[in-house]
This record gives sequence, C-alpha cells and structure tokens, in this order.
Amino acid sequence: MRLSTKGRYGVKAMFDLALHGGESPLPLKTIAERQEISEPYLEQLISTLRKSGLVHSVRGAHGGYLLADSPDQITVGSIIRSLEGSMAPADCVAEEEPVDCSKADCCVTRGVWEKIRISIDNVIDSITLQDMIDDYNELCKQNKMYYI
Amino acid sequence: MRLSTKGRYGVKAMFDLALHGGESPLPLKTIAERQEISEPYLEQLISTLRKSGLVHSVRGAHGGYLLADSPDQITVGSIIRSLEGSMAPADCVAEEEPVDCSKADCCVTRGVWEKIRISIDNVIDSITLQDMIDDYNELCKQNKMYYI
DNA sequence: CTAAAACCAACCGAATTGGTTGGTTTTCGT
DNA sequence: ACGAAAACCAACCAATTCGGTTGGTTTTAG
Repeated sequence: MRLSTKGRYGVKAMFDLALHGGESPLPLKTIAERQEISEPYLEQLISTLRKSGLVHSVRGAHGGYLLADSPDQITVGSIIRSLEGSMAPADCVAEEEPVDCSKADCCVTRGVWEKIRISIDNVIDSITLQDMIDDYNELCKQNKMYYI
Repeated sequence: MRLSTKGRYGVKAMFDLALHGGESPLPLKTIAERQEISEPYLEQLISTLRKSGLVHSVRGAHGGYLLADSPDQITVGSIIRSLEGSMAPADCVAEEEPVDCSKADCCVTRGVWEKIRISIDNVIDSITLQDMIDDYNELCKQNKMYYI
C-alpha cells in the first residue's frame, strides 16, 4: 500500500517551501532541482495544492510559490489529502463520499479498514511542517548537512 | 492509498474460514460465493496464503481449505503482508529489504513515512481473526444477520 | 522587449490491477 | 474402476493508473 509519488513529492515540496521559503516567492525550478523532482510534473502537483489553498502563487518574473499559512498551521495530512484524497484503505471508509455498501451494517472487515484509516489520519494530522523543520534542525544541521 | 483487492479479499476469505470453517475443509467455491469474490481470482490469493503457511489445503473431492492455526493466532497483519507486502507508504521504510536512499540519514520525510508505517502495523498486528469473530457476534448476530 | 516564471491541456509508455481461460492432478463416493 | 469435485497451475488479457513529457499561453520584473 504505497503512497504514490504525488503525495510523497507534494510533502517534500511543501517541506522545501517551509524550510527555504520566506517573504519572497520561491520558483518551482529551485524546489524541483533541490528535491530532484521533474519540474513539469511537480507543476501539476503544486497546481493542485494551490487550488486547495495550501500555497499562493506569484506570476511573472521573480515569481514563484509561497506557503499560504505558517508552517505550524499546515499539516502533512492536508497536503496528502489534497493530492491523494482520503487515506482510507477501502472506498467504504473514505471521509468524503464513502461508497456505501449494502452490507455495511454487518461488515466486520469494514471495521478493520476504518481502524486503519483513523490510525493513519491521527498520524498525518498531528505532523505539521514546523515539526518537520524542527526534526530537520535536530537531525541534519548538527551533522553539517545543510539545505537538503 | 487504497489497499488492493488482494488484501481486502484475502482478509474477507480468511474471516470466512474462521467463522464458517471447522474440522473439515471448506471448499473455495463456498467462500467465493458467500463473499462474492471471483473464484479463480480468489484461488490465486489463497495460493499465496497457503505458501505463507496461513492455510492448509486438502486436495480431491470433499477437499478445501483450513486455517493453519486457531483464529486468535492469526492476525490481519500477517494476511495483508502475505498478499501485499509491507504496509510502508514508501519503499525506503519497508520492513523487508528497504530500498536505501543516499540521503536517508538526513531525510525528514522518511521519518513521516516511518511513523505512518508503524502506526498501520500496530493496528493490523493487534487484530486477530478471533477479534473479528467477536465483533461479528456483537455487531451482526443480534441483528439477526447470520452467515455473512 | 526579453527573460523568467506561472499556468494549462493533451499526450504517452510502462506497470499494475483485477481478473479470465484452459488446462492437470488428486481424491472421495459409488 | 469411474465420474465428479476440488485443488493446483500457467498463461493471457483489457482497463486503469502512474509518472511523467510536450508544446504551448500568459504574466510580470528589469
């Protein structure tokens, strides 16, 4: 049950924006190169993130992207959900428009899928970009591994 | 990040075996019909489960399948892992042969994927087929919904 | 005016998914 | 001894998804 590159690249890009972005917009090219992601592909992903209101864009020369909110207000969950939809292991337990099954009221496996979904949601909704920055500062900076 | 039908059908089939199976082997046809799964497709899945040692088979007429252990010894995790591999959201945090990344020692997103994997593992390894039977008895039997 | 950058739509090859088809072997009951 | 039931097995297949690429247009700072 792998996450697709959409979710993984999306989180990487948003983390990059949180770590290296500031007042002035960060061009996509910079993010794509630093995170080693195909730029035109990342463009599709960030377009989705923009439509979800997680980033703002500035067009034209010296344009780029900015986080729409402070890093401690943006969760990994909101990023992943924007790009991949619900983290439900089965359609019948998705948050948004769960496919309803005729046997739902007596489906034991449904209970299992729901427990998994809730458990994933708890994790991804509890991690913010600020948490990741803090991790980065502990994990990497002291090892003299900057700007990754 | 949906589970594929392999994992979902596999858990359903194993639950069916736990609920309706007994001393004598249960033919696949019965399970497939009751769970509304294509029989030849389910055959591929149960073949995998057999090779993983989760079920035993009896060939010939009046043959079928039996759980290899008591329901309280078989976890949902072992079933899903047999059919789908690790529940890791990214290759770099899979239990078995994690693809190692050159940046692993300074990768913050890796930490996120690992937390997700551990959280999923905790849930699926804590649910046994016996737990599902107990849920069934509470949830369905009192509503007079037998044999589903 | 030009370069940089966001924005957009359409296309594409490869892999995966969710099966099906067409057998063979084994074993029970008669 | 034989027929039916059932496990076992390998190969094939259509549709979808994945992970992009291509080829533009619009916008804006300098």
